Amino acid sequence: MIELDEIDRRILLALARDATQSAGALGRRFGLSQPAMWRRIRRLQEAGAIKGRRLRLNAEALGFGVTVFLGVKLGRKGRASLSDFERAVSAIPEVQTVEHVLGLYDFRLRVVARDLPDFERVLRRRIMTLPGAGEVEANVLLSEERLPGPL
Amino acid sequence: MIELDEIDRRILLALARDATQSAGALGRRFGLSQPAMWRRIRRLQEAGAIKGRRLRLNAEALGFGVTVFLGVKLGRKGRASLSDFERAVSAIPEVQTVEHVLGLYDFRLRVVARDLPDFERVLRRRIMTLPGAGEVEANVLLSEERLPGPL
DNA sequence: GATGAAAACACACCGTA
DNA sequence: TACGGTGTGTTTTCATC
Repeated sequence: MIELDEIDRRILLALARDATQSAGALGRRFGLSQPAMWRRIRRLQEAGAIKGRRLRLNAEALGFGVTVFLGVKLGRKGRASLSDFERAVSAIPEVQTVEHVLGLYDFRLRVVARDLPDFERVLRRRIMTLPGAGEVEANVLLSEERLPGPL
Repeated sequence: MIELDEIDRRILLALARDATQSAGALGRRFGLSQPAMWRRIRRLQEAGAIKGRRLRLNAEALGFGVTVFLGVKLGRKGRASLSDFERAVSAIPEVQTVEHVLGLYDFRLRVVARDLPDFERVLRRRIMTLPGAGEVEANVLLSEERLPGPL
């Protein structure tokens, strides 16, 4: 586990919100020089605190107006098929996230589609036919808010 | 809705995976000059295809080893208190994502905690006491895979 | 697509505690 | 040893042609 001081925490929170901020700009905000800030960021990367930098796409603007969360329970107790299911579901283009979870369901999927008819197609022809798929529960996304998190 | 050509799609997919790639490097991969690539990226941003660039933090390395998905159903006449609930839940530091959904639950929350005792504290003292909170269902995250998505 | 100025990055070296 | 500052070459960004 990585030890962080107060400045590290502020850096991570600031960059988690907007990773376009330059080391120089961040340094000015926190009273550090550009190289000092840059070294801190590099140290955090090397320590593994940072997994990567990603573009967040606007799915709606790109024609994917429907996002659905699916809870999937696998059929039989033979959980040798866990990996098979995971591999098969990961190959479906419309699936954005595959979460293996413990609880009422075995997997949680985030699925996008152009519209509801398109989602029905994905559900019936791709998801329901997966090896081992049993019960499926669906929640349609209305709105979403991502927060900075603890730290 | 934004129209994309094949190169735009490849740019977005590449940057969604790793936003550290420079316009020059992407241009070389796709056979475009650095300024041409840079202009495409800017055009995609201005068109709204890109919501932003974010750092992905390694919650586990930062001491948050437990991630739990909660499905929350509001109490019977809780519909007037949707906003109240949303505001209150967004103020809990351990809550990373608040999704307002349609279906069996009203909200889906992504919650992180240092360990299971810590999660129990969050659940009992912060979540269960929220205004309007009714049924709560939990799934503990075992592993997660984020995929590029359709396009 | 090419060129070039401005900005940001990335590193070396030095100072302090 | 650990951290920050200064100085500087390199790379990237971004505007103009």
